[in-house]
Amino acid sequence: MTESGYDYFTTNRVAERAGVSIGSLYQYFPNKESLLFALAEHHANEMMRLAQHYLDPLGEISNRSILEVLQQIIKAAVAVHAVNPKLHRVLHEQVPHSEVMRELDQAKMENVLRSFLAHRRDQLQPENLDLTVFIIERTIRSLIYGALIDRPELLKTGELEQELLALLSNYLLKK
Amino acid sequence: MTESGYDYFTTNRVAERAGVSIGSLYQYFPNKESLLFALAEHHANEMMRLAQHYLDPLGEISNRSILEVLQQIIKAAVAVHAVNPKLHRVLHEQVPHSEVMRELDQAKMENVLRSFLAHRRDQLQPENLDLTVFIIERTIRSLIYGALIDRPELLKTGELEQELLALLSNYLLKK
Amino acid sequence: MTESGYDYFTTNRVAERAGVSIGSLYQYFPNKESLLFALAEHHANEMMRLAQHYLDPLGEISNRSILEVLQQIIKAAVAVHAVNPKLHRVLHEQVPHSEVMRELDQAKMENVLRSFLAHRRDQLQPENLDLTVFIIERTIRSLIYGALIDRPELLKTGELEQELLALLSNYLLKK
Amino acid sequence: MTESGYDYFTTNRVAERAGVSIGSLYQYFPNKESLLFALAEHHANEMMRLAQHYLDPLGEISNRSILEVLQQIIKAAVAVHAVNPKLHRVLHEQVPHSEVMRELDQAKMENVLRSFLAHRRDQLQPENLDLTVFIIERTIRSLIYGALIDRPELLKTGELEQELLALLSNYLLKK
DNA sequence: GATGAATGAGGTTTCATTCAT
DNA sequence: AATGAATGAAACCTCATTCAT
Repeated sequence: MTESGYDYFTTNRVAERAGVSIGSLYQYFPNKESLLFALAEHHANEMMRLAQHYLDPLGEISNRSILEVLQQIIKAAVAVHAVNPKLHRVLHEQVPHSEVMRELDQAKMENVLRSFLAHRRDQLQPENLDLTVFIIERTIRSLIYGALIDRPELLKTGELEQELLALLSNYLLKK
Repeated sequence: MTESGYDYFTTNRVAERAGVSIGSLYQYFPNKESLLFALAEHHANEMMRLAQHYLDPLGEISNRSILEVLQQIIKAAVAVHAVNPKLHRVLHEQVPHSEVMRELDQAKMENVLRSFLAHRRDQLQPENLDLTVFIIERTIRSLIYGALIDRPELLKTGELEQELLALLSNYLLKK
Repeated sequence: MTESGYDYFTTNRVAERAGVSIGSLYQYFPNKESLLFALAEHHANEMMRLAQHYLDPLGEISNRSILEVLQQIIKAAVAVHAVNPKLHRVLHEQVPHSEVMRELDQAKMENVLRSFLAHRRDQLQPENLDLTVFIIERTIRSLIYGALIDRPELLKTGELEQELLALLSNYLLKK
Repeated sequence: MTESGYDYFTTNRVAERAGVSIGSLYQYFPNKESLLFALAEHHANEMMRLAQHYLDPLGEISNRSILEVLQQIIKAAVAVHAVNPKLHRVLHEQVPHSEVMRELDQAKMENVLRSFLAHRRDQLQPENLDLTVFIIERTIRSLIYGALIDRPELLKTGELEQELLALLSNYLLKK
């Protein structure tokens, strides 16, 4: 267990990479955990900031179709995963998952989704909004992240976005 | 980095838990990585053995409907994730994702899926079989694993299985 | 080595407590040792200033009995240990004993004692003045300091002073 | 604060001096504090073992005079302080005093003293046995330790022992 | 083979000290 | 002069790995 990127994330290396001394790092963060959390939080905020960029135009009371909304959300999710993929990966593989990451990109994205879907409840096939939000968020995120790691070409060609739209719209919309 | 229960996965503790000496462990595995890999492989095999149990009855050239097949696959995936959830989680957090895990549960399940779907290509809406397999496998796995960690009640009530079937069948089947 | 309250004695904390910047501290003291020494010296002077208050009335050539003198010295020693007990303790635990502290409260008190006793040599039972001074000073100091730390009630009730007087007068005076 | 013997007591140096690796040290002691405590305890036990050697002959119900007893106790205390003076000093200056050392040589010696004196209460001038024990123990210990550090010649010539006996017997015995 | 005490590189963290502002 | 952020040597401690028994 020596190598690549995982145990590589040491406080001394973070400090060096950041161009500060290890002492300075500890002036801002009381310990490694808090440093990791701060990085994760910052990264999540960056992602959300970008997401807003894609989602704002939709407006909350807009009369866009669910299809349009979905498409935009997927586009946002793809864009968001391009923010800092290396950091994203390290955070997802270093930070005890549920405890920290859940609070961050997951929860935030779920909130956005929930409020979008709540307004269009009558057009939705699934009845349990909470469950639906969980499924959508998780599916989008895992497919995009998985593609990023294992099938990057699917993102470049736009194929994944297309299929995600098909997958989720068929599920969400009443026939 | 406190422990959060998972940094507890040290070679000495693995040996003790396994009831052998640390020295014996190193007689079988040259280093921690290989030990982890072997554990992962064994676990993946356990999962596949159980999966076969669910999938064998379908037969390869059977004339079951895709819906039936999907339902059975989902059932298999849920069962399979109950094999040793704690170990499963530890492995997912310890083993560098793409490099090892892909070789294991992912790849195996993908193969099973591919051969099932290949025989029913004409009934499928999506055209790119490879992409479809990726999407199905990933979606099933991430939703079940995610529920296991964050929403275990969804598994107990069977809700998740139901929704997964809805999600994937609507996507897969021609209208 | 947890803190136990006394490893808390860091230069930065001293500066903060003193209301100056750490930079300013280092303008006056070249290093921690010299700072500690200065603190110890100041503290010792404070103690001596107070001691003089008790001892001056005795006068050097006064014709007070040794008993009176002893009593006053003990009173002075008790008062002196109330000056800043916390600082006193910290200094005793931080400053290498023999090298610094000897120069301070010990030596000064010994000088005072020596000159008092020298004038009454003929009334003293012990013959070696130097040794006597060592014993008296050390006994007074260690019993008062020890009581301060471990048996503060002995100081409040005045019991310790009484016993110290008995202990030392029986030793010093000819029968 | 760089130098001599105080901050010198690091875990790595202890390990090196003990001829073991730092890892081995931590196999036996969970942290530095416990190591220090164990050293202190061992040292205190060594001292007590030697003390018993001097005190056993007295017997508990013996009819030795208090003078004889005192003399023997002082002799024991002097011998005891020769056990490992360097270690003794480090322990006294490193270990948060009251918390650890008190439990050790102090308490043990106090117990021995108390039981000796309790049997001869009617011959004692002081009335408060507890206070007397505190005074005797502390006086013996501080004078011997102080001489060891600052006036070693007093120990070699036996002068200190003599004066201690005079000091304490005059105090203890009824006239 | 099996054992587990021993190893030590390297990780996290502290704190005396410096120096640009 | 005064400030306090920055520095980094060095402390404590962990854990994958070795090797004498």
